[in-house]
Amino acid sequence: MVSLNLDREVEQRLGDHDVRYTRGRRVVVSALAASDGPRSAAELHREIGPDLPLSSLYRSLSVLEDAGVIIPHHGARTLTRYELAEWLAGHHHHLVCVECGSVEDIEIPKKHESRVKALVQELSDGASFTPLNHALEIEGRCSKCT
Amino acid sequence: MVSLNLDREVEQRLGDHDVRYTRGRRVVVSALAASDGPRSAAELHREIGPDLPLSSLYRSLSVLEDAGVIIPHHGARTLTRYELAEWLAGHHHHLVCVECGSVEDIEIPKKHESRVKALVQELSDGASFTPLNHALEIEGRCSKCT
DNA sequence: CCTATAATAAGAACGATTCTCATTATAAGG
DNA sequence: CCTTATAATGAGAATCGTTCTTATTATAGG
Repeated sequence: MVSLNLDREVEQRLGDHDVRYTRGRRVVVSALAASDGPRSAAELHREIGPDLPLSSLYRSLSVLEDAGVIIPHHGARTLTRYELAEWLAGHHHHLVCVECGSVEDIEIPKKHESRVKALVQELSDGASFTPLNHALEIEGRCSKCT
Repeated sequence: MVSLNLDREVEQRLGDHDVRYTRGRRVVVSALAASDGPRSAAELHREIGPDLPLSSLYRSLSVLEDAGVIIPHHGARTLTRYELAEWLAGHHHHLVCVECGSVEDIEIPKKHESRVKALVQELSDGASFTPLNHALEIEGRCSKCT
């Protein structure tokens, strides 16, 4: 579901942020709009070609993110965080603070969990996908950052 | 929910993988068990102290991950992937392939979505968390990698 | 047109992670 | 107990994604 007036809306939004909707930025937006999932800078660079240098591409991504046109999947991931596997820690979900980046585990009531599980199975079946695990990732502001 | 016999179970699992449960590995497992959410190498190093050098800590993480004792939150990728913000692309969830790392967007039926939304609100309330967004992240094997 | 300002792009810098390799610890057999 | 083969450690180099710096180029508005 991508708006038909995508360029119009993005241009509007960028205007509100006092930045121009230049060729490099257009090409990044259009590449992302054509994707069926999130894309990294390297992947976009491969798709777009060498006309848009990597350093410019990164710059465009950063401008577009600041303007709220694009978002980093799973937050800006310049580091990897580990946790005990679920067979040790139990099944749980996450509250991710967009402000400070902290992540807190939460468990959910069994009755809800079984609904979620069924939903996961249904969605996976529809996409020929073999689910191994799932988690509800809730992004927002934690109690400290409110 | 961390098993009371954590060390016992981890030792068993590492044994099955022909690796020893050494001091460095123990201290990493115990730090993660004491955490209320995922932790980065740097965070663990800060908590554990300088007795376990960073390079050893990274090594421990990698061994523990191979043995299935710990898992990287959101997969191991140290790269950031972007997508159009939801006000442009619509609300959706993700199928993440643990094999090739690809991520595919999926939308879910409205009736399910409203249930999920209610659940998100309920969980957030219970944790003094202000939810801004949420997504069900389903990890597994995509049709290509099955 | 001019000019002030924004955007671009090449390359340096940076930070997280991985690799290399010499040293140290350990288990298992004599 | 020793010895020895193997695993683990740790210091530092190397790598890789990303960000920063800065000189150059493009553009909107006067």
